[in-house]
Parts: sequence; C-alpha cells; structure tokens
Amino acid sequence: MYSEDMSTSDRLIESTRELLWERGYVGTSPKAILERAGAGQGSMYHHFKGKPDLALAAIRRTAEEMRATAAGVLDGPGTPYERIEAYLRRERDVLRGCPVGRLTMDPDVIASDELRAPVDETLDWLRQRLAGIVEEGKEQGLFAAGLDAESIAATIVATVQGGYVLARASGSPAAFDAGVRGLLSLLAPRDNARTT
Amino acid sequence: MYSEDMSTSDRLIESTRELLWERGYVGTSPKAILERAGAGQGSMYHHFKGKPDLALAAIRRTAEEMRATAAGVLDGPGTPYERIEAYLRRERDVLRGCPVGRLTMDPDVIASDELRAPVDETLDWLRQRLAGIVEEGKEQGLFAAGLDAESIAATIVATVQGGYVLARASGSPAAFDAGVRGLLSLLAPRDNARTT
DNA sequence: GTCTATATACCGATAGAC
DNA sequence: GTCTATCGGTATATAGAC
Repeated sequence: MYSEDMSTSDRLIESTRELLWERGYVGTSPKAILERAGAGQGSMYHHFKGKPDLALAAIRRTAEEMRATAAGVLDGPGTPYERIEAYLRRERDVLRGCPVGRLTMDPDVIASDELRAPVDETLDWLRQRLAGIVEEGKEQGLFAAGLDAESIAATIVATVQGGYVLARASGSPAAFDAGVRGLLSLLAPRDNARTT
Repeated sequence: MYSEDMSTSDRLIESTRELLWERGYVGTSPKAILERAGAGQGSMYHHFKGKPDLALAAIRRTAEEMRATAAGVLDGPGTPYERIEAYLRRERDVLRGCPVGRLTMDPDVIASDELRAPVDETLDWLRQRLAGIVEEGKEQGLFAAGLDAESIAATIVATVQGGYVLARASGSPAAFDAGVRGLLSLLAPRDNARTT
C-alpha cells in the first residue's frame, strides 16, 4: 500500500492523513488506520500515545505540505495578480476538499488547542502571504489603493475554502470554479495599472 | 429543555438539529440525541426508521430555516448592493459555523444522495437568489456590466462559507468579518452608478 | 517493535412488555 | 407511544507474549 522503505510510524501517519482528509477526526478510528497501514494495535500504541497524538503528527505533516504547495505557487513568477490567479486556479482535487480547512468542522479538533494550532497557523500564514502580495499589487497600481490587503487576503482564502463547500454540496467542481472566476473578475487589475 | 407543548417527535428533531450543527452526522449518536430530547430508544425508533431518517428530518428543517432567514434579508429594502451587504453583515454566531454548509464535510452525508439533497438545494437556491440581485445591480449600473452574476453569487456564498472556516480555525470571528469586508470593498458600486 | 488477547464503553438497531 | 432489555459490532486503550 505504501513504498517498501517506509517505516511503520510513517505508514501510520500517512494512513491517518488520508483518513482525516476523507472522514475527519471524529470519523476516523484507530482500527481503520491500522488496517490501511497494515499494522497492528501494538505498533500504533508503541509509536504514539493514542489517537490524538497520532492525529497531531498527521495534521502537522499535512499542514506543512499545504504550506509548501501554496508557497510554490505564490513565490512563483508573474505580477501579484498573476500569482494570486495561479494560486486560485492551481490544480485541485476539488471534491476532496481542503485537508486542513475541513478539520475546522471537527468538534474534537476545535476543542483541542493542540490539534487546532497547526490548522490555525497554516491558514494564518496563507492569509499573511496573500496580504503581502496584495500590498505589492497596490504599490504597483494594479489594485485600487483603497483596498485593505489583509481583508482581501481573507476574502481570497475564504473563497477557496467556501468553494469546496459549494462543490461538495453539489457534487461537482463547477461551483468552486465559478467562485474563483467571480473573485478574479472583481480583482482584475485596474486599467490605470502601472506597467512594470 | 424544550417547551412543554412540543411533541416527542419534534423534540427528537430539534435535539438532532443541534447536535448535527455542533458535531456533524458522524459525531452524533442516537444516545446523545435521546439524552438531549429526554426520550428513550423506543420513541426514536417509533417515530423514525433510524438515525439517517431522523437526520433527514432534522436537515430538512434546518435547510428550510436557513432559506427563510436568508430570504428575509435578501427580499428586504435597499439597492442590490445594500441587500447583499445586509446578507453578508447580518448577525451570525460565526464560531458555530453554518448548520447547512458544515454538513458537506460529513462523509456519510455526502455519500447519501438523500441527505445531501437538502444541502445542495439550499445552497443552490441561495446562489440563484444572489445571482438575480447581482443581475439587478448590473442593470442599474451599480455593478460593472462585464461581471458574471452567477460567478459573483458563487463568490459571495463561498466567502461566507469559507469565512466560517477561517473563524473557527483562529477561534475568533475576526477573519470572517475581514473576508466580508474585503468582498464588499471589491463589490462596492462604481462611481458611474445610476442613482435610482 | 510487533503481535494477539482482553477490557470497558458505546454504536445503531431490535424485541417485546406496558 | 414509550419504556427497558438485549444484541452483535465497534471505539479506544491496556497487557503481556514473542
């Protein structure tokens, strides 16, 4: 199921990541994790203190991965608008939703400061990174000077997270794409943009 | 716990609605429902075929309520922009999230066409209603003629749904408010608006 | 490190008394 | 209509052999 050279601990973390994405924390049982990882009870409780501890390791790894993926696009070439567009339009498995954002709907995750922390930090980092890019765009005259960069950044991230909700509700990625299109049309650079 | 003149069936539905909002479908057990409703096992299985059947009744009622609430604001007075603003800024218990949207993160709800239907229909109705208002705004010259009403509507709903995600991640409504502010600043009527 | 066996509680549902 | 009793199965964790 996983590559041969993967440690039992890694296999446990990977199968937990998958299940957290598919079914959330509440919907994921140790038994299901063990079956997917091809491990026994003993292994899990040897490497981890219990379900919350293993989930924390899985969430941290997923958060780190999401950050790296987003950074890859946001740090890329192009104007601020183009980088935001690249982020919004990057290939996604829309119907699976966001592996980080979906955790906010999990009561046990929200109830635990430790489990919630990586989720919060990741989305917060993303907002700040986007705010910086919007700020750049304002300086270049691409975006109206009156816009508040942090608010726009929140709108961008919210549109993505909410787009997943709409897509999953309808069973089709179309609504996600529509939300992104709408946002991009609102963000489209002013005609008075300075040509950098 | 509930008003005296509420039938057992209604008490079951109401406690299920609360629990679905707080903990989702997967995280809600018949036992918890019965305790909150002050009823026994027998009552639940007398009035409903089982957990999915009771959940369906609860979801339908919640969806209907959400629709009525949204309609109350969207059908209100004011320009298209003002009605959209009223919808976005209406009082919400932000940290509780959307009782309809949160269900899209529930694997068992998404796996069941019957349970998903009310969720889909409600969010779809909301998008169409908002698209109509945006269209009105375009006709009045409030919004740029080049905007696609359906896309903008998707962006509006996504911003709200995603705003809940950001708020719950950070444990504060601030991010929700920021997302709404950002969207409203992008939607703000053009100067060339026809004064109706 | 990994396994199986075991433990206590809860899951979702059914049976049948009242 | 509502109750309690009971069911087979699972959730999460521990014990202890290997």
